[in-house]
Amino acid sequence: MQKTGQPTINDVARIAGVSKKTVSRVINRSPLLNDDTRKRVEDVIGELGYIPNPQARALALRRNFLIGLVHDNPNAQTVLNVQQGMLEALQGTEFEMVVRPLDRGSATMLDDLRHFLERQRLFGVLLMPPVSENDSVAKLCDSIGCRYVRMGSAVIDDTEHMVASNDREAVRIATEYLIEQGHRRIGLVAGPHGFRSARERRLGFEDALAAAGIALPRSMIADGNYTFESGLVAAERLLDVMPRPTAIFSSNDEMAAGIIHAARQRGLDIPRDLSIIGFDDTPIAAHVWPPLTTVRWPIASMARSAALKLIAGVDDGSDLVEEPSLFLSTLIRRASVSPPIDVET
Amino acid sequence: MQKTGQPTINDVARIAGVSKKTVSRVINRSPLLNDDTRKRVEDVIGELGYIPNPQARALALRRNFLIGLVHDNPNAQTVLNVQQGMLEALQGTEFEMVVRPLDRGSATMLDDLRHFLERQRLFGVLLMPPVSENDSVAKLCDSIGCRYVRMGSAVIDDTEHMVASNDREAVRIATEYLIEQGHRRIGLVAGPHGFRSARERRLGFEDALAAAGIALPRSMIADGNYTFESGLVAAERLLDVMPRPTAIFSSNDEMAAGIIHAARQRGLDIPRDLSIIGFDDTPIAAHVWPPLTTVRWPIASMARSAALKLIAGVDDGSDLVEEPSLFLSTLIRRASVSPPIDVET
DNA sequence: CTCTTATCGGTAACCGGTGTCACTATTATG
DNA sequence: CATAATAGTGACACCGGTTACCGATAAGAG
Repeated sequence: MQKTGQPTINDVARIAGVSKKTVSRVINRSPLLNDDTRKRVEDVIGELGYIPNPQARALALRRNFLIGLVHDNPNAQTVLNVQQGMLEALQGTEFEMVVRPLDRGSATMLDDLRHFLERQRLFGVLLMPPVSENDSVAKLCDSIGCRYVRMGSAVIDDTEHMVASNDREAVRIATEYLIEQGHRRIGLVAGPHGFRSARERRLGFEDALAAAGIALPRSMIADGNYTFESGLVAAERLLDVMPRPTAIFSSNDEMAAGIIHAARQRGLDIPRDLSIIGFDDTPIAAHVWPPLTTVRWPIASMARSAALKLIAGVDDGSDLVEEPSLFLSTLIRRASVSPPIDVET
Repeated sequence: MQKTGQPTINDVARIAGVSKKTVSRVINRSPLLNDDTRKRVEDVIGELGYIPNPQARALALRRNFLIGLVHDNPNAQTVLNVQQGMLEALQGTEFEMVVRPLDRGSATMLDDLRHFLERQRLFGVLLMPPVSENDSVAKLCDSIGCRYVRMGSAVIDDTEHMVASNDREAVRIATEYLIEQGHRRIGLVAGPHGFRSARERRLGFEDALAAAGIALPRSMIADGNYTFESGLVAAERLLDVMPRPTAIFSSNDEMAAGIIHAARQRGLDIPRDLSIIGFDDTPIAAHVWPPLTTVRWPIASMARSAALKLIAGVDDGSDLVEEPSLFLSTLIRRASVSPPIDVET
């Protein structure tokens, strides 16, 4: 028994009358063990309340049990959903989650990340969008020898390193829903340049309009950066166009909330005067008035799957069930969409 | 050079022509070092790109460099603010943050936490409200020998283990503001039982009314649980009372958003027909319509301070600047408050 | 010029686990 | 019956750092 009070493997070995190695075997469920011996050792472990020291294990095994969550996503709810999904996957394993936010736009972002990865020598990292879409980040992980799984809105590379959602198709379906309702002048508030999700969602939007033979003038597209304010500003631009759009697809919920805000300031009623669809289905979507029709983005499930992918085949080797790599986003119909008043195009 | 590719202290020592110990001294900035030797070793370190293995360090030093964030707070923005504050404090140190959400209400919550702390042997943990208000959790940390700092809405124990805000006073001031505006029938949406913050905020509310000689009938108090929905339900109860309250203080922003929602469903205009004040100043407060007058809760600063308190005197011994233990919440005036229409009581 | 002392650096043990390999007892094979 | 294969266990080195202790060298004192 050490002065720290924590019993060590040596204490267990001594008291059980076996060698350290045997205790180690018991801990690691080695199959080559006499049942009597195992029982005896397990009893002593229980008696002493022995818990293996993870630091010592990490050193001996030349790897630790930390999974990093690397993110530069500005949306709190999204980040927390991902954390929750990851932790679900890590539940019951010896892995822990360490969180590393990155300063998007910072010139030293890549260096910061490299520094972090090199110092901590994590078992692996999960990359959240938008940083996950950055190929140089993936290359960095490769070069350092750090496992990683990217989460994104479209498949980028092999499924071993990727978990994706089908944003493009989901947005196409959402936009088709607007078209079915009779909308013909439909605006798009796009996501920021450089976000894969922004591109995919925009493509899905364009797919639907093209398929329906609806023209998409440049004036019906406004750029946003996924924040409430940018949605507000973008909506003001779109709503200045005459004739006004009767519906707007917003590339995320946060901006959709900003659009609602802008519409209300102009005295427009939603959905009577303007229909809106968002994306993500964060709590804000259900909380704004009227409740927002949106596309549910299964980000937590994606994170869980990504984490499982990362640690697959490590714990037992038995965990080799293939994790899904593609997740489907689905349209959630609430109250922010209705047929347009002026049905004439 | 090992097969892992990472140079070790031995490589540095060999190439620099000194012993491991000397390299160790260089890393740890021992003062008893010849400048020549130091320079030589530092050169080799730079050349090799040597980075000390944190696992080995952790083992040798008998402590690791992980700070846990233990939370069971349902508000994503609050949790993320705390994470950000913590990480600010940990920036530039060798500490990392591991996040541990707890399942509030779960019977095994305490056992889960014990299990976590015993297995991981963290350097210390930060306890976020509401779990931070649970004395048995603090006792658990004590008994395991894990350092901790509690974050809360009122001082609970010694300042060594506590960082608090002055919620009671802040709410008193906010409520006084409503009274100054002419409100006399003021409702309270309280937080959940068992939350210290809920109690403090309620006390501050009562303080203000008592000081102004305003009666507080039971019907003017509705319970909530800090969620949007509970705010909505509570508001419906309060707005059913005749005569209706002209103002409502909500114990957090999330519920205030629910109150706004409920008021709008009844066709009430805010702030003309109903003034509302929230608490927290999360982004939602600025994003709802009208922008919410609220009390800014400096949770990120508190988290930063709490983290610094936790690691104080470890890195250098020079970091012994006393961290503040009490943080002041301040009233942020936006558009959700105006004088009542019917000034007659 | 010798003796003390401060400075600097090396050796060995240790932190608490795991891998390798050798060894013994038992069982299967030729 | 000899030999080989196999199960079960232990001895020992090792992971990559740290501390304890001790020796060597150089500077200052007598």
